[in-house]
Amino acid sequence: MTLAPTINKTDLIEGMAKGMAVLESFGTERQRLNTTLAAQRSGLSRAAARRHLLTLSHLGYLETDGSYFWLSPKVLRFSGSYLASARLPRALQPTLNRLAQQTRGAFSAVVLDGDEVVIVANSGQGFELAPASATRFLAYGLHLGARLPAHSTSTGRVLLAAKSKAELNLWLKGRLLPRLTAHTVTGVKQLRALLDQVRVGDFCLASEEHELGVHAVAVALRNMQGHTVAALNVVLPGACADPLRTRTQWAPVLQQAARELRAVL
Amino acid sequence: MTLAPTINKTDLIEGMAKGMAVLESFGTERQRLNTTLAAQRSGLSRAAARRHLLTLSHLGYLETDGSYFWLSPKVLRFSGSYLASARLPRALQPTLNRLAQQTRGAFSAVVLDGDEVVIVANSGQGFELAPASATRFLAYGLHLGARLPAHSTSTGRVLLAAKSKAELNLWLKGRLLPRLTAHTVTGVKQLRALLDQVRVGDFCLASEEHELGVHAVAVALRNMQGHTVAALNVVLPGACADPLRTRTQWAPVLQQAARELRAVL
DNA sequence: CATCCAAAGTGCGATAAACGCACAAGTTTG
DNA sequence: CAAACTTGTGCGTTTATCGCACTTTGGATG
Repeated sequence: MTLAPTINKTDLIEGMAKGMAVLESFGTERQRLNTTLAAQRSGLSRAAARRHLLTLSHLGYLETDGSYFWLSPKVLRFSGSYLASARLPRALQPTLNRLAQQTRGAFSAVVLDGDEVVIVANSGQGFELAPASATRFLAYGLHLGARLPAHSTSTGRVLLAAKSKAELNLWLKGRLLPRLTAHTVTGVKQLRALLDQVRVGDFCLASEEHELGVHAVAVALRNMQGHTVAALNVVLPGACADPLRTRTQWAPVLQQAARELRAVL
Repeated sequence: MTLAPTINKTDLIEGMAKGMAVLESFGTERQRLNTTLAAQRSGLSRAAARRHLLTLSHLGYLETDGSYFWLSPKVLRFSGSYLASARLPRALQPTLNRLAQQTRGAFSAVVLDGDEVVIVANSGQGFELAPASATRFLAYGLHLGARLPAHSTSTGRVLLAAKSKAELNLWLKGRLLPRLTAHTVTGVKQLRALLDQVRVGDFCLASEEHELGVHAVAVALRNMQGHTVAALNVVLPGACADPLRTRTQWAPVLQQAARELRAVL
């Protein structure tokens, strides 16, 4: 439906794909690239990579000092357009803000994209935290557009649990579930069991599976047709995360928000 | 320095530029495009535009129902990478959060990009406003990556005022200063006078020049070398904006924040 | 229900663009 | 001071992209 259904290879423009590969080679980890590095990351020859880099900086998407290149704020244009046009973030934002104000928690909404979940909306970082910890919170990298592996996050599992058996098999096929902390569930069987549990309780708790000291609780966001379109979660620093309190306090808050959001999704 | 200095046209890849033009044709105003529309917006032939659109959806940047195309959340990858890597937003975020908490105002940090300012960081939408108005605030479109015309915004003027005379002339050259509200300053002479005023007071107030009912106060963010790298502002709904209170209350808050940020910029 | 019109998909040859090689020039390292 | 490496560039070859012209689809209209 939302994916390109018929893909005649005569209709695919390779030049574009290469350009985007170059742009994507500026990932989260590596911020500044020179010609050689960009070439190996994008799989192009050094000469080709160089021409692409020059073109991108000429277009204003990259900045350069002559030998290194890095992303310019102009790339925010795309997220700006997305945020302005997509119904989803616009519909969610007011609720996220309200939740943050009322409960002083830190909320995010995410969608699934391949292996990962993408943060499409964030509550203003409200918190039970002092500003100092707020900084630390940001250090988790939970900004807009951040991507986290689906299998090890509360939201990812909620979204996976919403898939049909066939879709889930397809998703799992040949996928590695990397161990990120000592608590990460990496077995397919274990993951399936967890997803069953999610379907029963209609929420998911992930404790330090993605990052030590970070706990999260998530619920599915469904529209009036019952289709899951996103996931909503709250992130808790280690200290605040008592399993019982989670179940009794945070899950209901999230579920209530999800109920209220149904009509606008 | 940060712009491509020597641009041999043999080194520019036109295919890329076209692809980006297609991606950019999904602007803030028009969210869903079919082949024909995208063609005229990007200046390509219908056939070429179609191939680019198909390629982009195949790469996951666009979604489609077969006849219309729209941006997918995957485009957030770029802003995600920018936010994760760029020093500027990471350095500013903690201060923005603290300001929002302490003063209950709504703060943004922006940089100049061509005609426009781009929002690179936002305070959690804190406000003196009730949640209902918070929604309205968002309706102003002040999300991350949003772009506003420089000449009619407080932040834009602060950044323009930081330019040297020569740079400013270059910027003004052949530029239109569109009237956005009845209060917009559209004359070059008037604008120059305003910028002089900004240089004297080291802050800028823009009242309903960009949008009716919206007032904003901005200051420059300079680094240790005295170079202006961004602007910081607070946005006030019409009701809260009393010129005197602005000068006595908000300008000092912003200036104090700017002083504290100097060391990290 | 038939007709018509506009917008969308497609095959193909011509053309122009990108590729990568190979060499020159510059830079860091031991 | 030389070796190893990285970077910039010109050019012939390759091949990918363009846009035309045609077909097809889908939806409105009488």
